[in-house]
Amino acid sequence: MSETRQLFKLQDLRGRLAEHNYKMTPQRKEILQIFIENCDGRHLSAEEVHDLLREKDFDFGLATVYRNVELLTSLGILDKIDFGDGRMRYELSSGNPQIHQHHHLICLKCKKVIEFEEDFLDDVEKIISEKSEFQILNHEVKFFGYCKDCRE
Amino acid sequence: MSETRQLFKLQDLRGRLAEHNYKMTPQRKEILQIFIENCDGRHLSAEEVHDLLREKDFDFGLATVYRNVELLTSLGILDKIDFGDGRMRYELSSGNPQIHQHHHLICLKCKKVIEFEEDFLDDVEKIISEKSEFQILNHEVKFFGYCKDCRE
DNA sequence: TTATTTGCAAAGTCTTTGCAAGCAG
DNA sequence: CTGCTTGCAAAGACTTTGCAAATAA
Repeated sequence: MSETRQLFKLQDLRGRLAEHNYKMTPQRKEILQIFIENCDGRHLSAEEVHDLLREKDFDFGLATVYRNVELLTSLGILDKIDFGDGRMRYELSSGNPQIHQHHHLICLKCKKVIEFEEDFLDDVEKIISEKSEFQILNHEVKFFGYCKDCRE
Repeated sequence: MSETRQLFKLQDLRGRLAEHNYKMTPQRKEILQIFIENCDGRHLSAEEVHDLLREKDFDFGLATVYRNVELLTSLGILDKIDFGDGRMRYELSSGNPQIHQHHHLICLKCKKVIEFEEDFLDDVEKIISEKSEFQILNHEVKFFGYCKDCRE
């Protein structure tokens, strides 16, 4: 079930960009690379990407990072998530938007975000679609509470 | 089922404030009044509350509105919601946090936010709690898609 | 070559904060 | 009275934008 996630690969970037008349640049390559290297449940903000790039001696402008995570999101390569902590975060997209992928468990104490790799909302979506005449394309679910380490 | 929502009343404000050593002020009274008058599925941002107050000739500082919606949220009188449109929104709390109230359907075209007055997530929460050792206190669910008027 | 992209700095938006003056209890 | 509140303006945090210089195709 969690094997349904197939993430975007670096070698496909040039092609995907070309499809939309965008150019391949070192900035775009390295930004995507950061996400590939951090696909283990991390959710990076633009600034965090910028910092991780600097650690690798890539000193791109922060605005460039902002522009390109947005671009990669529009290409479906990244997903943009809002955990309510005042900044947008991004992660490698699970690819198929039909496979709703995972939920996020947000610890109210340590602020950790845990991924839960299953999705049970198909039935719920069906009921809501029928009752409300709303065509659901996607959903975003956050559970708030205390993680294993923070619960009393 | 949707009768489980019992909203906060204006006459209880003074008492609730006093419990926490806060004072009753005209600003607080009128801000809550705005939410009571707009409890029909509206989700107001601080600025919208400020505007609605001005329409009634209450010219309070915007910072005061910000401070007080935050205060009313901390008292459990309002709920703070993030629809990802770049500003926080508030609505009268459904009261009992155990009664998870409702979900939000967000139309990707007209940006309308529709409330869906039922909650099916108890089973999902139970499964997640068991599998992940995460103690869930609350959840926030958004469904994205097209509303009745915007679907083709 | 030439349209895209970058980098920088400036501007924008929402929200918070400092502080003196005002007010509720 | 006395400490909580307000209002204003300034500061903060994150993000976007304008524009000239650089660059991918």
